[in-house]
Amino acid sequence: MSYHFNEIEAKWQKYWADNKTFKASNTSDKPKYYVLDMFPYPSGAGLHVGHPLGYIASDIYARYKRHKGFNVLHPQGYDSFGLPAEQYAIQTGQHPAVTTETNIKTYRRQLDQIGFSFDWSREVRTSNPEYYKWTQWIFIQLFESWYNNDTNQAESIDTLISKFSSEGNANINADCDDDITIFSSEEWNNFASEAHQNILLKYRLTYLAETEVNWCPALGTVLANDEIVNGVSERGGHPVMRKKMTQWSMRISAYAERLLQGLDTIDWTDSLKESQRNWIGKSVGASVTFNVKMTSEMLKQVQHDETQRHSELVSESHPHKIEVFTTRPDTIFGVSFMTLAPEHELVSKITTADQKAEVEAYITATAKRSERDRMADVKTISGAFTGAYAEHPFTKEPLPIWIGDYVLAGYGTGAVMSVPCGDQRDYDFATHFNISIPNIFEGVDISEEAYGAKDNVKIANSDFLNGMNYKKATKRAIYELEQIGQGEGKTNYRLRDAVFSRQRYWGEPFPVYYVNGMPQMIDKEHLPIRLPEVEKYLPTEEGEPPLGRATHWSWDTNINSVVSNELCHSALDAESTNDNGIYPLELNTMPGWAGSSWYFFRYMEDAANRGEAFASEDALNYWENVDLYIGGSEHATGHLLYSRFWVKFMKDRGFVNVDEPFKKLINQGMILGTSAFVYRVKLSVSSLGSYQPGDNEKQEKYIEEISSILPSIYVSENISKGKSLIEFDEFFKEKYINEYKTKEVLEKIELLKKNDSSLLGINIHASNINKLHVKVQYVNASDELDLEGLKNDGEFGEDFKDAIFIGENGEIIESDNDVYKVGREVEKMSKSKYNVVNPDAICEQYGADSLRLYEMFLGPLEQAKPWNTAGITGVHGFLKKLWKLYVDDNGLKVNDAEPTADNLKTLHKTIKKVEEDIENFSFNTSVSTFMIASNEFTAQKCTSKAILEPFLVLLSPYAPHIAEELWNRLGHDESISTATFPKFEEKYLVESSKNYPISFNGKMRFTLELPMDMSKEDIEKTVMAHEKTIAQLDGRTPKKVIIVPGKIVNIVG
RNA sequence: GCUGAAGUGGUGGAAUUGGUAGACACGUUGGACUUAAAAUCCAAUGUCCAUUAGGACGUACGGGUUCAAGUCCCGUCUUCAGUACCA
Repeated sequence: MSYHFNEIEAKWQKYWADNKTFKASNTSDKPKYYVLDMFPYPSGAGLHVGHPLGYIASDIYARYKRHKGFNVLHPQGYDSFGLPAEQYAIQTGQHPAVTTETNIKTYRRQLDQIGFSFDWSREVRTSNPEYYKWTQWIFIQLFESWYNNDTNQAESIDTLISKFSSEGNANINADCDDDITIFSSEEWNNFASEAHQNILLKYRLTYLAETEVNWCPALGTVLANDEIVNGVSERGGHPVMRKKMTQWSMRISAYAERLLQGLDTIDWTDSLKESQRNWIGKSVGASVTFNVKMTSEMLKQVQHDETQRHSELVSESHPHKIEVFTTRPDTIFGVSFMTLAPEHELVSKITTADQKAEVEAYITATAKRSERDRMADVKTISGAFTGAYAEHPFTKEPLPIWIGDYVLAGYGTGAVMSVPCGDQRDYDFATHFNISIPNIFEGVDISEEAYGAKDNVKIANSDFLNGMNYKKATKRAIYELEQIGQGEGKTNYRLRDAVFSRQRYWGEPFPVYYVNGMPQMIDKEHLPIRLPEVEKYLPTEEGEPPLGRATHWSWDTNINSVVSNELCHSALDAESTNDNGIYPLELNTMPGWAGSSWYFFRYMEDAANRGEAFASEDALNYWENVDLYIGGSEHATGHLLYSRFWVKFMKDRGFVNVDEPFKKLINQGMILGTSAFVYRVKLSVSSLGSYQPGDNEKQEKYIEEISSILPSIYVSENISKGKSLIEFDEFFKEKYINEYKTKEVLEKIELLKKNDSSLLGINIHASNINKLHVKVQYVNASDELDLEGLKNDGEFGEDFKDAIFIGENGEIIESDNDVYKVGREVEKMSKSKYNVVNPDAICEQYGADSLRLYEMFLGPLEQAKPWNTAGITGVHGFLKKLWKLYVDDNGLKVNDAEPTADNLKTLHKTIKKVEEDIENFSFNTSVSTFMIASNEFTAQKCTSKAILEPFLVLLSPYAPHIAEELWNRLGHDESISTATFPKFEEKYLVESSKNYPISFNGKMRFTLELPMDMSKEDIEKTVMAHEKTIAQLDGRTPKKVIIVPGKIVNIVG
């Protein structure tokens, strides 16, 4: 009886589904364990072999934990809002909800066939209104909260309002916007409601702010950095500008310190924690204020402004100030210029008439560069002088104010004090523009480069800081700055507030409407606010987001419902004072990370009880947080940081009782694709010049005509390699062009030549070889291309139909006379590279258990690795051998034979190794261990049930279907998932002797079997007396003999 | 650029604390079985030298520490990921 994996797998998948084998319970005597995968985005391309890698690992762990007696929660769902569905909708007009539903069905079928132990009854989908209702609710809670730095947590906005009305805002220690005006309690109480709203918005944890975006005028939309290639949009190649836009932001910066501290409490890899630490980017230093020296021109402008709005009092002598943050206040006397980001608001106010043209040209040029470009490019130095000067706070010397795109507007204050002797970028800038580089380091040569180190140097040429080291000078500089009111010690974080608005359709709508431009939240009981229908998914002609196309997208506060825009107050008559209570709704939607920042809590609740809350208190208390989270490291600073932020916020407001969402986190490495390439020979027709006037034109016409009938030629990998283009052309001409396949072309030329003598000079040659991706499905394990398949491909078959293929041996392929080999290269697995391998064919051909084992066998979970199916026969062969260990032609072979010492040794060594491997997430080595064990049992002719039964339990997390089947055949009625993990016993592994490696000067020469309990002295005596030792030493006396009992012997000399 | 990883046979990888480098597989070669193929089984397989015995070299590159280095230290190179609106 042989191993019929397809039948077995279908049978057990049905059994698990019918019996709800993996349904988690919220009440149990067992300890809980929550294993979670990062949920997938259901893309149109379907699941590829990279997705299941992490899922298989977490599934092994979940199944292992069940064997170990835990109540395991192992759910799955879909991150189903996202850009690709929207792109597809724009192209095809299909509603994203429809394509998403189809994609989810495909994913589910593909996931089911791999045999995961998911509790599907708890599935979530972020695009489901019953789910995003709670995403909207959390957004409202953020809006209704402020961050109190005194209690170091978020509080209800009500506590802030009551403080305002009793004491004003002077003593409020909040994390809020910078432009706060001080008011008293009386003033607060007398402000109009609109002023109240305006002020509160500066304190809320989500607030409206002007932020810079990549605006693409041609597409009428905002682009992500990775949608921009070389400064133009990836789609269509349109220009992209930096532009300011009012958007929702999240005050994640309030949590910077707690996000940093929290890292010490969780079990994540050091590299991942380091990424987050760097992202948060805490730096301790000082903020310093520089006054701008006034010119008469500026004074006039300031006076003009003052008459326009007299509310704000400015210091008469220095209306313009530049605030900078520096980690090196000790180098304050090394400042020789200031640099502002080109977008800095002061730039337009201080630029002199002389410099105006240059500055404006520079700003325009900068607006075209992406932020990433500006950060990455340190080689080209650019900038412009504003013509204005700042004043050094101590020396009062004038410091020229420049703008330079190496300073980023969104980073810190968007301005730096430039200390060229201490910072390389400042140094390069100063050198480039001939700005002075004062040296403030004692005995340091700065003629070649800046001195960036803080240690082992004393400050010089710095007045009161002379002779001090970094630490002392920093302290003193801050003190002196405070004395003159131009600075203070400050801790800065690189972490910026997160922009939360997207100008997209396929995302959560905001539960927000606007009255006189002020945002208003919709009450919880009216949620969810569902996505409206639109006729197309593009921005409007006016550049509004796609929701601007919805005809019914206004909020009627009388009936609390979405109504037609025609009824809207502002639409009726802008001048009308007759407010009908119907207002426009927010047109932006939420970003991808909104729904994924809290989904792990939703799984905790049974689907049946999800109506009243995002999850019940009991469920939250029982499951607490995720014990093991597996996903890609590319989420290090996105999803994994935002989730931590939301969880901390929810904890502050009492909605959950954990501080961190994910206790332990493992990153799975990406599975890369092995792309396949064919080499297309580009044939060109050229002329050798003309003989008579007027020939050129004629020749061009002929060239065009001949070019159009040239065949496509593809050469095999071997032929394409290692030849220069000239050599290649020679080879090619000799072999093919003048021979047969281009015969038709040559005949045509001959014909034309007869009629026209000017054609004598026309010539065909191979001008280039292009590498083109082909679908990997047409390539076998030996890199040979299936030409028939390729030519019949539905998508690209036509391109290859009439092409000529030249094989490895240089033969034109007619049938089996030669083979075409493709070139191979490892790249990211992606649809556009045609290297996507999906698991369906593998499940079909080898089975899910083989796929699971193979994905684990590929290598360490956390490492990126290329996918290559060539090795899958190895693990499949193992499963077949394993089957034979239990079953032969007469049925079950397993009996009650007494296990031998060897049997027990193999079993227990396997238990030990597999258990250690699972605990260390080293799944690849377990697979080898199973193979070794199975080979040993086969060699031992083991049939003992006492051995083979526990061995199945060890295997079942990895290959659950075959394990269930054999377990069942051994006479069990219950699923193997209920079995207890076998217990390791040391006593079966005790060895009496050791095969010692005998090394000479560290090189192993031979081995020697010696008893384990032999003393050091006896080992030395035995080894030294050995004939091979004597031969090795060849009469020399060893200087030293090193013996590590149980390990090695090393003879030196 | 910055930040974080990785680099071992023809290929994927193993070597858990510094102690026999290449486990386990794939591939390749040879053999058995078969009319033949598939499947299965057996043997060899890091490179170079040598008939054998055996020897030399070998974990990206260049140094160092040590009786002993894939593993620790310093420097260099290459590849991959993230870099704030892809998910």
